[in-house]
Amino acid sequence: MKRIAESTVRRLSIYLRFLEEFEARGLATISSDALAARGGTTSAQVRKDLSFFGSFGKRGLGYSVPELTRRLREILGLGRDWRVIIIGAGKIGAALAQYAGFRQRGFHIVNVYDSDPAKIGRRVDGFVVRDIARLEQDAAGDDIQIAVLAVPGEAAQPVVDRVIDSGIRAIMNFAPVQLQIPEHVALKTVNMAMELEGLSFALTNRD
Amino acid sequence: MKRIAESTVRRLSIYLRFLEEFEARGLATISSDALAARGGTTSAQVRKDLSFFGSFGKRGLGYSVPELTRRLREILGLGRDWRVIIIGAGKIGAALAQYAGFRQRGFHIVNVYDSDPAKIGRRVDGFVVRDIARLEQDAAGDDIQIAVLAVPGEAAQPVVDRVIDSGIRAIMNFAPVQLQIPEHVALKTVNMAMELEGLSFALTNRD
DNA sequence: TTTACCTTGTGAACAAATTCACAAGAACCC
DNA sequence: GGGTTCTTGTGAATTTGTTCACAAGGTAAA
Repeated sequence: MKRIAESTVRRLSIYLRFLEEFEARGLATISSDALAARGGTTSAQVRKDLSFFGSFGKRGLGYSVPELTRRLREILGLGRDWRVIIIGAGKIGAALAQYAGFRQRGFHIVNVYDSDPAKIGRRVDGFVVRDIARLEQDAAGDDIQIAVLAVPGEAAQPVVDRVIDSGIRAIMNFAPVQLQIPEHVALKTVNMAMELEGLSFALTNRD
Repeated sequence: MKRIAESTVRRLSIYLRFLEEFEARGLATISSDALAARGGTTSAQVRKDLSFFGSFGKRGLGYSVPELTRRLREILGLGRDWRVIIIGAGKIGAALAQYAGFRQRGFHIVNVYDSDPAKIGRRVDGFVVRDIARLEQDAAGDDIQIAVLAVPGEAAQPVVDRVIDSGIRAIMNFAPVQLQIPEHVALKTVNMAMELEGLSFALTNRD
């Protein structure tokens, strides 16, 4: 398949959210224009994004809400469950562990890990925090697809190396560092300080 | 000033992090090539990014670490303190309130708000949670530049409207919704479920 | 001072992403 | 059935972002 731009994938996620809203309201069809308006983009962009994966609409009518919803779920790989571990049982790790938005979309948290003996064995939102030393042996049997990193910056690279060694191929990183990974591994980094710097830049450099 | 791409601003943040590391190690100069290697980009990209703001290097030698650090801080608007409020005292809001990375870079959390009577008045990491009803009157006197939204999706749009009405021009949004804002307001949305969907897509659609 | 060697800064070439614009279908009405 | 209206799907045009490639400027050493 032709390489799909990251920006396209992001927009597909946005479209899917709206579609689910429309579906809940019982609407049968929606036009690219209506989808675009809600997503802050243009109708041509919506149609182009979808065209990478097929043609799902009816000319003159628009898209069937249930069908497009189903197709987008499929495209985004949401037609199945994903097994996720969280590494780091600090405040951020704990917030993620209890975040309902994950399970709703098929991301099931299986375990929470930490290296701090004071945290290991304690409960964090229903999960007993496990010793990170067990990562490799657990991962082998648990069939984990995604690891969420919520550890301090200096711990992140060693941990991510172990995560990758243990066969996990997708990582969501909340540590404020640039991780080095082989190219067959998918990585998304969320760096909150960096986002704030983007705002600071915008506030500072506007006309 | 010519419009600067968001991708450029992100990279400037990354460069700044490395520069601070180099500065701490006492290095005097650094080449665009060395900066690029750490940031996962190319030397031409580094030089192009910097060229939008001036020419800070010396041919044959590279960039002075302290000087480039200083200039990048200035460009990113980090030469001053920013006053920030957090709206939403749930798990995510609490995690953000205690996150040291913010204060380190001059982002000072002034207040934490919530609408839940059970939370108002209680302490969250040293902050007494205030009633969101007070937002407007507080904001007037407190000189707040940035609001961080950590509220449930359905509450986000009404809250952001009030935030903007009260004169705040930069918003960092953790609610999993697409916010509608006027164009003079800067907005960064961090949607963790959407990031996970990006990983799900990558795992599903690879060769 | 000359030579050898680096590394920047930047137009020009290229690549990627977005927008335009319109033919082709589909529904609906008379 | 013909005309009207709507909206998709998609090449082509445009815009935006990245990479190339090299002249210009600077250091260092002899």
